[in-house]
Amino acid sequence: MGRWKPDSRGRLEEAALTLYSQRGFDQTTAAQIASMAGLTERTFFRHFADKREVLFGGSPILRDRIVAAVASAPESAGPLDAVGKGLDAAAALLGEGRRDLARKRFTVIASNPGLHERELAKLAEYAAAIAGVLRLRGVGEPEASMAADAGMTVMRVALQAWADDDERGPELGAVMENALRKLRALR
Amino acid sequence: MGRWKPDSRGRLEEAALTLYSQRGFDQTTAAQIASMAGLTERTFFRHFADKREVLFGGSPILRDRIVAAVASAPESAGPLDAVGKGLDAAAALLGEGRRDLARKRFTVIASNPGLHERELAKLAEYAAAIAGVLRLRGVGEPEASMAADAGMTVMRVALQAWADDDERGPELGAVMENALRKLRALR
DNA sequence: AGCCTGATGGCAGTTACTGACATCAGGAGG
DNA sequence: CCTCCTGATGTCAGTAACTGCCATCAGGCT
Repeated sequence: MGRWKPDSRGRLEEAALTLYSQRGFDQTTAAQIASMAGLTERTFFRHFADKREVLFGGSPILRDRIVAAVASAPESAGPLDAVGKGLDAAAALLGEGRRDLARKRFTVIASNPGLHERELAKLAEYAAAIAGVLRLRGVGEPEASMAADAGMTVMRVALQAWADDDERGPELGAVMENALRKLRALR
Repeated sequence: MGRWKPDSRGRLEEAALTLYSQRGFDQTTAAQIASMAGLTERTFFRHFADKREVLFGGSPILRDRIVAAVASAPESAGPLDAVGKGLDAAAALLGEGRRDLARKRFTVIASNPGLHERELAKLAEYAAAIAGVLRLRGVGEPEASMAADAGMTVMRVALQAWADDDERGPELGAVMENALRKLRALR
């Protein structure tokens, strides 16, 4: 066994979600989270830039998966088609986890404006990355940014509907495809 | 003359933009801003919930104008047409101000992730308000949210292009109309 | 055996914010 | 003219989010 208990980062994430759910975000201090994870406040801030970031630890992975999927779409695919591939990948990754956990996380995020802000920033980061890939595929501006942004809107809307929905509701991928179809039909 | 110099709020906004530009957001304390405006730190936080908010004082006005314009679009107009009306109103209001001031503000916001985050939150707030109006017009979900979000994307992209552009470049309204046309053409 | 590395702890300092209470010019009513 | 009240401001103390700096020390490398 190593010098320390393994996966400090994961323990911090778990403790944070628990405490944010129980006592609320504002009523939870970084020191409390660290303590529950068997660490100190200082170590918390080595793993996460701030109190909010601890809820978004998986963000780079999701971004990379989406970007890879968009990049691997067939040449012939239009911008929205390519973005659709990215949404498939996102649905596959996010759909793996338990829906009740996603719901718990959403509840916490929705209950605090600062956390909501951070989520928007993450979506914007994804969108910027997607737009970059689209440009590499020959899509110009502002089309690339708009297609990417539209895709993240679809993801957000679908994710919300999916989490709100019953445990036996439609799969995340289906929800996203449906939303994307409606976006295209907009006049 | 009143007991205090008038327009504390405006003085705080002006001082903040000046200091954020000169020394940077992180290197500016709320006390410094207040002091430059002839006030105290405590009064700063009575006028603005936090250090970022001072750059977004005009936000409710813009939101209300956009919402009013969307609401007053003809019954026959589709969601994106109605959103287009809102963009016209936004362009009219934002185009009034001096382009160099807008550029200064954008520069500050772009230089700090936290400020960027707040701007995204404001756009999301506008979008939520627009979606509400669209639903009143009989647009369902998720169409209302997606149309509203798309409109805010267009506004953001156009505003950026307009601010980046030369002083004698196209008017803001024209830039937005152009961007909206391109969004509709997306496939 | 000696050295290096990387994750952690300890500690002091700054500053963003908050709550409670004090102040006091000017307006409203007498 | 006097009095009371209101609302914007000031003062002060307190919490907690971060940050920089230095210390520690098991395990791996040479």
